[in-house]
Amino acid sequence: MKHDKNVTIADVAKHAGISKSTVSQYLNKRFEYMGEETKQRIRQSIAALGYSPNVLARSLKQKKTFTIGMIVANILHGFSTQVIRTVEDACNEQDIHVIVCNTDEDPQKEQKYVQMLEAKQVDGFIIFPAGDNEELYRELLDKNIPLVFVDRIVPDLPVNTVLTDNEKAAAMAVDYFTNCGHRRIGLAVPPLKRVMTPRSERLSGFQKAMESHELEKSGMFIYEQSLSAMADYLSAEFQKEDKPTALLASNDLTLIEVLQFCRQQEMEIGRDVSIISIDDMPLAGVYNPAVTSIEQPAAAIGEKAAELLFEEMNEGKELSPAVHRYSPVFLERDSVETR
Amino acid sequence: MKHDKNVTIADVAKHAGISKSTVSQYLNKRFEYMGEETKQRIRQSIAALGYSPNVLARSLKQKKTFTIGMIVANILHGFSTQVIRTVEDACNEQDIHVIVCNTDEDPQKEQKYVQMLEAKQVDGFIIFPAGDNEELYRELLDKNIPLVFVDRIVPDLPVNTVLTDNEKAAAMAVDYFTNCGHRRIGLAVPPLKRVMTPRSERLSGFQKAMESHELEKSGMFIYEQSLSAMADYLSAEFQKEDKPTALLASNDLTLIEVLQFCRQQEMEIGRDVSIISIDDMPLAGVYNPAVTSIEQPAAAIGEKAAELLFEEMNEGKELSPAVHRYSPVFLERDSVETR
DNA sequence: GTCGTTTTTGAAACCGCTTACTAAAAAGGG
DNA sequence: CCCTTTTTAGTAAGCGGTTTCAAAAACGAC
Repeated sequence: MKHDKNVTIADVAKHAGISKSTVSQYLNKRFEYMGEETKQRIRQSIAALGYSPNVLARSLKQKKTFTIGMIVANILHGFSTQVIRTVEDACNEQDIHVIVCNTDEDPQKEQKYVQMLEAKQVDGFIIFPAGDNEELYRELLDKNIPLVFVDRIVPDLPVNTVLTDNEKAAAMAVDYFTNCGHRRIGLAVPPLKRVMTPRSERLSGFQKAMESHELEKSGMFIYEQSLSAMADYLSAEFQKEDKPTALLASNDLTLIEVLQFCRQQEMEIGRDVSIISIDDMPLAGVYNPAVTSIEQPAAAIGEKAAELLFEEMNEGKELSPAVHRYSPVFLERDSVETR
Repeated sequence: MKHDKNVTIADVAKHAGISKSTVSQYLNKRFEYMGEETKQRIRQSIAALGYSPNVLARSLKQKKTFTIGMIVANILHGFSTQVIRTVEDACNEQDIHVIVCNTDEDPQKEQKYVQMLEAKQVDGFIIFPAGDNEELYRELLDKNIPLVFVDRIVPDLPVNTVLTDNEKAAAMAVDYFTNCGHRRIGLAVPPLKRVMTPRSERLSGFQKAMESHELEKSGMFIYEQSLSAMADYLSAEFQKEDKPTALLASNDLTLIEVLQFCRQQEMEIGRDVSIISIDDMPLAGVYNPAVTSIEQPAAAIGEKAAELLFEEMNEGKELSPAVHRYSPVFLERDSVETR
């Protein structure tokens, strides 16, 4: 009993004894040239038939889908999820839909998704670039498709980009550690294979801050390692005599490994090693001790990204795309001990 | 310089010196009645023009959008996110897109989203029902739109539903606690205003299990409270003489509050109170001590939901919709102490 | 060479809605 | 009262594909 009784605009028109175009005018709120009685009748017919317009047909004609594509490199990061949420909220206010895709850092997947979404005629893209897809991005620009990057900078491409001030985030941590008397500070960071803006900027920010405290020669420890090997690696490194008293986890996923390392070495956080994390995790604030964290301004970033995209969608390409950085927020808690 | 040079199938046809319909046949892989040379030419023209079909137009004609709508009641639960991920993966394999919407438990929002997605002609819905929208769901059924519920049961509606075996989850916790010698056990649970399947089932599962251990009269403590007031409420309750030695957090968000409560009361987990959580959080395994958790089988649930939906989409409505329950997984860690 | 088949291709309608453009009706003015 | 204007409503041509169905071409066999 497939009762596909799809009511169309023609049905409404017939029911109201009026023409399609007039109904269409009504739907698009172009009441100017329309009698009050006509409006009335249309309203009734629509209600009577339970009509709702087919967005597909509208989009086909108008060449606008009121849908944007959002492509995220790594949805496992809480930060990504938060930005997605904010963007979705901003879009909902404008009755715009969001299709979210996760590339797992795979440029191939990214390309596939972009093409799928393009075929679906999305009106714009917000992308956390997986990297190494410059040609793909350039095509989007050539086709004049609105585009905003988030979290990562793609060099030499005139695209609005909005991200955390990562150098500042690292500097905040270093400054706090030194204020608490720490002179030997480590950074745990996942591999910097491709140019991953946040990682490399946090690293450089870390280095610069250490230099400004004149700690870069003997007080700086950089632990660059894959997440799966991080805990063991740290365990090994901390057997050495030459080790830091404070450790900065460069993101949420790294923090998990750092805490794992503390557990397996039975190190007490604070007493044996002080810790700060970039990214605030749900349980960090109630951890034992609560983990001092540097929160990324996900809401500000998401809002700005949406705003920039909407501008491009409404007013055409921005004249001069820029990089927009937002300051992280320092959440002082109990995982750093003065020495 | 809006160079909207949208290549259409007509352009390809012209370029190849052939008719639209033949190109269309080619695109749909109906090669049977098509000369090798024709195929060749089409292939070349497509490449030369960089053509890619407009999915909108196709969908309009075919009345299929290869897109499903996923409506989640509360995206703050890690469980929701995991299910979304699994569903997305399953869909990608079939080149189906997913549009995710978050209702924040608001039936109004849910209705709005369903209607938007319907207007967009999605091929099916996976819904975490916010509740109290029976009429809306019934309309979907009447229109013969494929529909699967996740996480929550809507009574009296012939719809496939897949969720965690929540009673079992609660029972697992109670059994473990009692095995460890606990005779006074509490349950922290958010308010049970509407019928929220997981909450109420976890509560009833808890009660039944307690009964089976003959602990329901004097050993059972139920702390039903909103999340924002939970920590203070527990603090107050634990001042009393009559309090449990073990506490079950009914979900991830509740666990945060429970841990918060432990911190502010400076209670040591294990020694002062044993804890189990339903839902496994990212940091739970490296918490101090690691929190014994009962993980919901999100992957199994997501896969099954997708599978059921695909069946309905391909073969029409299932003959006899059913409720599919999946067993949670007990993760024994260190937050329960024997007494 | 004619005719019957089998392959291959093309014309045209259609999906549901928008949007000029046009025609009709109503109103206004001299 | 007739001719302009102004309102209001209707016609028809797309948007970019799919799909039906008939026509053309190719191929043999007689």
